Amino acid sequence: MGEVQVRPQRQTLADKTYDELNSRIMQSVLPPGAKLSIDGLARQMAISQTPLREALARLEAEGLVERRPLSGYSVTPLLTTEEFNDLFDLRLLMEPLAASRAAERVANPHNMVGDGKALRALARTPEYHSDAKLSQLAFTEADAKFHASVAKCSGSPVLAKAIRRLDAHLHLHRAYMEPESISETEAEHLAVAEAIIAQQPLAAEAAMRRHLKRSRVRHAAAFTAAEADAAPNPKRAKANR
Amino acid sequence: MGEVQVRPQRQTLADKTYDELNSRIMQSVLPPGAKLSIDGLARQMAISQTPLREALARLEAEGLVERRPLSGYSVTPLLTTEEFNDLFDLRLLMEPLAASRAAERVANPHNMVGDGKALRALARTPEYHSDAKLSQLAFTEADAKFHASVAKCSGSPVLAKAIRRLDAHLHLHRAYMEPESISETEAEHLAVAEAIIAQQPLAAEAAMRRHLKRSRVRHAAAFTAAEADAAPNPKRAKANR
DNA sequence: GTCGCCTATATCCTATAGGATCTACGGTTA
DNA sequence: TAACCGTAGATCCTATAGGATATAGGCGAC
Repeated sequence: MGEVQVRPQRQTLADKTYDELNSRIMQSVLPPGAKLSIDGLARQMAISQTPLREALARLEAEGLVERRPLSGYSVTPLLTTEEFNDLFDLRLLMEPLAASRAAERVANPHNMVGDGKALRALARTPEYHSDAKLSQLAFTEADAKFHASVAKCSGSPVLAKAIRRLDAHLHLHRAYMEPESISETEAEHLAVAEAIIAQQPLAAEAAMRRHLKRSRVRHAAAFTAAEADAAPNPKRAKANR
Repeated sequence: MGEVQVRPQRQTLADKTYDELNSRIMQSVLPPGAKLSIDGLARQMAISQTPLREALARLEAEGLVERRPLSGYSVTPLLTTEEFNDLFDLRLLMEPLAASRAAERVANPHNMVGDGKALRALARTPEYHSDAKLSQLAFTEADAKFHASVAKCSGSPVLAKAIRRLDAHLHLHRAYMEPESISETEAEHLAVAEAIIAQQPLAAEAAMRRHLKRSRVRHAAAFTAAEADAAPNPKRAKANR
């Protein structure tokens, strides 16, 4: 029984394509607004159009790309200030609840306690790279992973899924955050993790709420700056031929 | 300028297929758990597999169908008791907020006030049919439309989208509700609508919360009954060859 | 009688080709 | 000079065919 059912899950080409595109978007290799040529992408990735279309359809349903019926796909542009605030309102509603539930659940032994302790490790960025750009990527990924893990630890698949959706949208903005805020974020993450591990729902909820509020402020600064940049000088949307 | 940009939006075949499948699932023509044969559906609908795949990929991302990589698609089964409760917890978090915001917004004239008043009409089922089955369908559709409208009136696209996702899942369960609860539901809907039109955020929030709590009880009754039915005698999952 | 293996069929996944549509560019006219 | 229109190119959308895989049923062994 040591062999847990690790069915390789036989990733199909459409799945791999989905992951690849998702990754490229998250890393801003495909920046917001970029045009996605089906024909071009298929050639570039050396696959046919059918699995590519499937991947794009999924990405569209998740809101990461947009589609104009007979005109083509493009990466979803950055959020407006309003949408951004609404998004954080929702996070403030859902994620503290998730943290609270996670803290309740770790008490129960048969809820895979390992997850709870793993949070502590996920709270901080694995390591810094010399290259600032790479370090940035590692941070954004660790950030997303931490929030996703907390959501998963809540024990509610539907809650976890809803949170995951929100965070996917947000991820595009993480790339525009300032590097010095990394350590702050890590400290806040750690506070959340410790509260969960200590089985203190109220503390976990409060810690998460505080983290989100401060995160919102941090994002807002970089956000308005990026918006000011973007308006007069829109990032050239490179087509992928 | 009277001509608002009413671009016919040139529905593609994949779009039409998506709508058709969505409709069939909602009306339980394709019951929960039913196997969806790509090959069979394509023949039945007289289309090719490519647009069908695209539609299925979107439905999967929205959670209405499931996919096992090299085995095929199937309609998402009914929620377990736990998932059901979690879902309502989320609704109780989000929908009262939406109602509150809608009530705030109708005050502002350039927010398309028409929507606010339209809520009153949407609060009740358009009409009863002699056929109980048809009446049931009309009700579930009206119910979903009402909640979606409130969400849209909140003015927050991201909030509306999140609510829409939750309700899509729930819709499968609406079909199993008892007919006599229709009038109760309508009365509660009306209370919400009136509070919003009266521009009373707190009242709207409370009305929505009460509605959801009672709705949860109503669903729970039909739900456990259906679950008991389903367990020993699973609805035959008809393949569409 | 039950379990395990093997073959056959149905289905999924991928690739490619052709018809239909949108976008962009250049020429013409007011 | 600016606006309009027609053509050319690229791109999207759909259909069909072939290779690869999972599932079901039958046979044999224990």
